[in-house]
Amino acid sequence: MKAAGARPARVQVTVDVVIFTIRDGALNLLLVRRGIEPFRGRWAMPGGFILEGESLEQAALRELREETGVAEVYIEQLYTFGDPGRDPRGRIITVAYYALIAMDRALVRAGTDAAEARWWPVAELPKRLAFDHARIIEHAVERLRAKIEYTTVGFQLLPQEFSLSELQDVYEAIAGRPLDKRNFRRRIELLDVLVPLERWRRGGASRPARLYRFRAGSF
Amino acid sequence: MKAAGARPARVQVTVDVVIFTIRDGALNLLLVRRGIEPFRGRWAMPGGFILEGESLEQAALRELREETGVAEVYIEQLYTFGDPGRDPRGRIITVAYYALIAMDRALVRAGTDAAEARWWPVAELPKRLAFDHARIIEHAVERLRAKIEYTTVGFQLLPQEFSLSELQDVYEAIAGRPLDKRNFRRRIELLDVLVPLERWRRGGASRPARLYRFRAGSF
DNA sequence: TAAATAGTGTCTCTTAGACAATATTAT
DNA sequence: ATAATATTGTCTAAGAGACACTATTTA
Repeated sequence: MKAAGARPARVQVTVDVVIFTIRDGALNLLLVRRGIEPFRGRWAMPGGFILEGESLEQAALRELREETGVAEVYIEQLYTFGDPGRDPRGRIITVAYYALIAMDRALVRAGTDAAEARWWPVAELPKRLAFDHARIIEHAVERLRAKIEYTTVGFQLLPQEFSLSELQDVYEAIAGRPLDKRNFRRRIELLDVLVPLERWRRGGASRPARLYRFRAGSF
Repeated sequence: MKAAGARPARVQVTVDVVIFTIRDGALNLLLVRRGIEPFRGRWAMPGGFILEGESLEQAALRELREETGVAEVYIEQLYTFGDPGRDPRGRIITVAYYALIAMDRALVRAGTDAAEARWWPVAELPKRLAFDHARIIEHAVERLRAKIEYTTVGFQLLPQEFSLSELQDVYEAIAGRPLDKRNFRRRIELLDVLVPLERWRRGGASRPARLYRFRAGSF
């Protein structure tokens, strides 16, 4: 490792985005396979250099849009990683964001550079990710688990209309454990953010579930 | 404002540190008066460019040490501010940290460049700070207020030995409201992090207070 | 003994967890 | 009628706020 010098470091800044969704009842995130060095062939989070005149969040939203086609999403700055040596190309600092999208809104497209892009259940991520992305993802999952307990971010993972059972599935996927149905419904009730609809989800041979929508400031 | 270009932005990265302490029963933070442009004469948080081979946290610790002479402190990354236009010198992104130190450990020295440095009660900050530092400080105070509720960060603002009344003073200074003495002591008791000492604080003409020290992982 | 601060316990309300039976639909 | 999922309430334990008196020291 290089010793600390007395001159300002010449740095570049990227943003990387942990894009979460719920798929098949499990928490998933989007990774792209790198088509170029370094870490060619490894899976990495969507991200890239910030452009002229672009705010950090705008850059994160741009990366997210390029990979999923989704524009209006919940996004939040996570942490900034800047250890020397985290990127073999030089001193590159990355501002990490995480975003939550409903599966039905995400149109994942094979990324630019003919690189693959796919969803991965967080419990089954590839062994070796590019850069320090494994650590960043750990932070993101931890943060999401913490925030779902005392905020309403969880609702961002659902389509506009959803049943209470679907909502519970999301919470269970993130908590990683089953929740008691009656306690869960009481808790949601107390949040006072659901609007009952005169619509029902009718699936197999069972009682249909009432649908709700999320009511909040603007989103 | 400049339109977003298609090329990576040429950026520089600084760290800025909100250094908190308790002085005269009030939450204070350290500001330095800028000796050079831009914002010459305005008050600003200690900070500066990161150096070669230095991690972000190392840079923050260095700035803190340069301003207060304190080395071992509680420090935590706060948020990264990178809007274009936040610094008139160009595209400068700052990674903000906040630190907590006990007043008895801080030896604030007149900063380099013959610039002034002094503590300010957060309720009486100068009207116009340099850059977007007012906003950064708002974030820091908010974060500290939130974290003191569910962590033990508050203990970092006290000397090694302290009485329960002194501890309560710290909590009240941060919460900004008086706390019930019995409820407060029960709450601290439940944390199970205080070691009672066979020493007493004897002040004026009143009953001496038992001293305690903070017991935790390493610090 | 007066002034000043330290130290201490109970009641109540709210919150969160554990826990099971009935309701409604399609087949 | 059966299978499948939705919907609903109570008891209990723990945590948090409101609240007032006694103890110990110095001047």
